[in-house]
Amino acid sequence: MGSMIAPVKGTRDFYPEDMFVRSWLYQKIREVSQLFGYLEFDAPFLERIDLYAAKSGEELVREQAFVFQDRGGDAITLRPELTPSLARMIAQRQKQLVFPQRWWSFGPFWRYERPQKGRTREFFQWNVDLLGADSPASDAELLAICASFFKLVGLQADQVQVRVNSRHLMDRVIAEIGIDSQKKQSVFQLIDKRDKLSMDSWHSLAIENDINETQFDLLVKALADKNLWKKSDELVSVFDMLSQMDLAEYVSFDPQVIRGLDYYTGIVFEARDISKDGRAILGGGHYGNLVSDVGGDPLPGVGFAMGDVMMRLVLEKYGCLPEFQNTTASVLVTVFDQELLPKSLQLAGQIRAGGIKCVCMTEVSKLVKQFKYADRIGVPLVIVMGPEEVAKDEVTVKDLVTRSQENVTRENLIDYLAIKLAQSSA
RNA sequence: GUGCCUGUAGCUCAACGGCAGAGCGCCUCACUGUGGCUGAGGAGGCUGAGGGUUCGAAACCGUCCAGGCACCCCA
Repeated sequence: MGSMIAPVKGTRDFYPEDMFVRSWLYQKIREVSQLFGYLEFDAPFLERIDLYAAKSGEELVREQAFVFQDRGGDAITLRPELTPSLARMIAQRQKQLVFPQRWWSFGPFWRYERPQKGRTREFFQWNVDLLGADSPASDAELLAICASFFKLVGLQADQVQVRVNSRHLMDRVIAEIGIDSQKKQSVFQLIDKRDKLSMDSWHSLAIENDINETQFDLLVKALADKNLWKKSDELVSVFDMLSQMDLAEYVSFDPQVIRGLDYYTGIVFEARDISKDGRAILGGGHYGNLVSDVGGDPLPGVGFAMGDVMMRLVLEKYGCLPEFQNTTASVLVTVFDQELLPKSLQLAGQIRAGGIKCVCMTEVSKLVKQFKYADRIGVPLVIVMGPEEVAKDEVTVKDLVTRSQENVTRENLIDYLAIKLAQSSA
């Protein structure tokens, strides 16, 4: 045990029960994405570091991306996010694509960060983007996708909420308060930190950032204003459209939502556990210009990304995860003795040919052990074929759930099993 | 990068500086053609590693390793 090589920090082993959850999540994601007419795509997991350096947070990329030199000496990184790759892919075909395009993706990403609750170094992310669209209706569509996803996996509006704000609105608020637009970034960061600090230390931080007392008071007042969104035409229509789609209960206004990304220009949003337990489940927003950095013509859009780590924690907390089955088989064929092993294998083959998932014992042991094994892995039906059955060209089928068993002729077996299984799954 | 917490049986955890234990799980048997339940037995540990203090260390001290949590950041 001591000599076992430890897994890479921040990675996860997906045991069958974990893989089951991952696959289930992927399936739900696909379902919702396709329900809204989106197309699945993917980008390389490896990219040149330059692709990310072109964007705002260069330092962060250098510090928080997995970077290495390939044999040719190029700086390669495991992708820390999808958007730059998406931008390149769109830019390459910008002249031939019909816009708006609706794309989604689910895959692995890597960030060299200190792991903690809801954050690992290797994680999966669902990305959804509506490209070439610039209207409140397109913003509302992405929010509707989030809400529909929550609904589909069984999360309720009193458990998770998508909190929405508008960068335009906040720009205006800051201007009205009389804060220089050059200080916009630092004020945004300040707003972002409101929840983590006490009012006193937040006040001190504000003063440090050259906000005067009058401005501070006005800022506090603005952030406390539940009706602030009414001053934003885009938010008003976004909320109205969500009501039309009957999904408004999942979405609410929150002036404190800012998001770190510089390229967001319109609405920004994030979803989290209503009790603010843990970090954001997903985050996204409207961008005015996705592709010009990588050589395309300006193209607006709206998108979001959801990480699997936080999502799973929330699903677990609210009991939304499906129950894991320790086997995929519906039937287990026992092996009476060494002599009958070939006949058992043949029987299992026939059952599979009939389209029924079946495991045949490969180790010969006492029936007690074989039944116990069947019970442990959760197979509902067990077949015994000993000398008595062989003589009559029958098998014994035992239902482990009802504890009853019946003798069935080989000829009728597939039909019998199919009916049995249809009954128990109903 | 900074700070705090935790490493004991397969798992979850006990043990005042004085014989390392429990529950669950596992194996065997009761049950030589039938699982769960019950009962009776049994296996399983260099207490994360390597040092120091001590008559004596799982416990105390410092080092390393691993994990967790928070800060930072969050593309």
